[in-house]
Amino acid sequence: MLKRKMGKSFFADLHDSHERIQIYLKLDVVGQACFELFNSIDLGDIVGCEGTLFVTRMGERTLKVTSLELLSKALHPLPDKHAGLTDVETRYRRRYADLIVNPEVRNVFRMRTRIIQAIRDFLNNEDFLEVETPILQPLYGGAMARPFKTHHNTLDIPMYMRIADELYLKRLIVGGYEKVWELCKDFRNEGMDRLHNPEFSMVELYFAYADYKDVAELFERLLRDVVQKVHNSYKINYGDHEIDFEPKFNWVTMLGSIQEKTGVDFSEMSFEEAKAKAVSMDIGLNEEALINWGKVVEAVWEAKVEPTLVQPTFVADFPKEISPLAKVHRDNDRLTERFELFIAKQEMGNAFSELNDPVDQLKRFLQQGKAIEAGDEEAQPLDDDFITALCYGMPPTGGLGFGVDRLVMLLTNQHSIRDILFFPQMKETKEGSVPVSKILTEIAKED
RNA sequence: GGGGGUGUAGCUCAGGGGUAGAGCAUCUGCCUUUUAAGCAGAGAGUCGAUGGUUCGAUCCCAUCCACCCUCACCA
Repeated sequence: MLKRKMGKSFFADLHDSHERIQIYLKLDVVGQACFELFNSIDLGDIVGCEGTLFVTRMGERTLKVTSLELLSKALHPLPDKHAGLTDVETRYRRRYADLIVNPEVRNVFRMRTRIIQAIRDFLNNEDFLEVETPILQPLYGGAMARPFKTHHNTLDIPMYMRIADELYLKRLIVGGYEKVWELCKDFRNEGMDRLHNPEFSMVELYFAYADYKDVAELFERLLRDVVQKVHNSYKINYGDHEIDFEPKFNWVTMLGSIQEKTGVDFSEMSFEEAKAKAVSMDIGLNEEALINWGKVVEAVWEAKVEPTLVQPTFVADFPKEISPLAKVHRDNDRLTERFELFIAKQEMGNAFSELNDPVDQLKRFLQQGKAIEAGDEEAQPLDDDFITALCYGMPPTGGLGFGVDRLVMLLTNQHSIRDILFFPQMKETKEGSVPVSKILTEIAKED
């Protein structure tokens, strides 16, 4: 509501969630009572009005109001009508005010919904079954992360908010569904920054009788389809980059891409040789973290290759040591059948040919158990029922997980996760009750 | 956790050791086709918090809090 008073008449701009229209209101048309009502209306009030359309002297289509009704009163003054609301803390803490004032923010969240709908439509068309699995779990697993812990009163047991869906969706593959997926809210009790919020959204999908290359083909089609539906184009801008989803995505291997960028071939090196070579490259590595060949390869890759991956690129065949849930590569037992997709230098998804051998899986759980005893708060606890499920026989399966929030950031050109979550987690302010509640308490007393 | 930055009116911001400033918003008056309408006037603040220095602190110093950026750690 932007008012322009002209003596015994008004012009004003009226907005709804999509558009604005100008209204015109004259004293001798609407009468004294209505005129005074309108005179008392503030920016942010919600009104309903009836009238007829005309075109002003300046050529603008305008509603000449014959009757007007105040539907809802805004008690809190709105931010500046021109400068808007730019203080980021207020924008996140009072998203409603941000949304009222900043139409481009409303649009970002509309796009978020469209992106999720496009993902759902695509997977439905591919005959993937959308399922729901427990968010509140007696045991957590499927990722390396610290969980949120809570307690069930009646059962008197600890319960956890899920950190991933993986183990439940795989149980459904064991149960005979061949294509399942879930849009999952996951919860990780860890640091918060530009890319991380304690609660976030992932898509996980599992595809029986498929391997990681089949999954890559599916993922590529999915992204291309979503980008096209949301942007009406295969090209998008992200920061300084133009990303083109139309050409076939690049496919490189981790070792091959390192060799291409540095000329060094790590594939046949021992751990000691690889570490010595990596250290000699002088790329600021933390030597203490280089505890095995896989870690060395990963560190070199992150330093030399990852920052160069702007256009969509699958990076495949990760070292075994850094891929505990992936199947060993059919041609090379130092590697796994795993890829991550990189776009605009950011990881956009992670997939592998899933480990489906219960004995191997049990061994890996037991290793994790030792890590827990050693104080690793992110190691995974042994899930006996999951092992039991694998004993019933899980077909060869390709699995994929990708962060919905990261994808939304990419497709909306936003650079903080807080800009694509309506209500991002913020620290509690120490102030206690807000001043507004004090003022309203006084008003209530007067009544 | 390390480094850098920010915090002053409802909003956007300036200022500066001696009674706190602007624009917009709000309120009052004038104006019946305006477009960031105009003109005249008014009200509005714990200057993020707590200590210290000082005759005097919003300003200087210390500590703390919140937010942003960045690095580290972590998916």
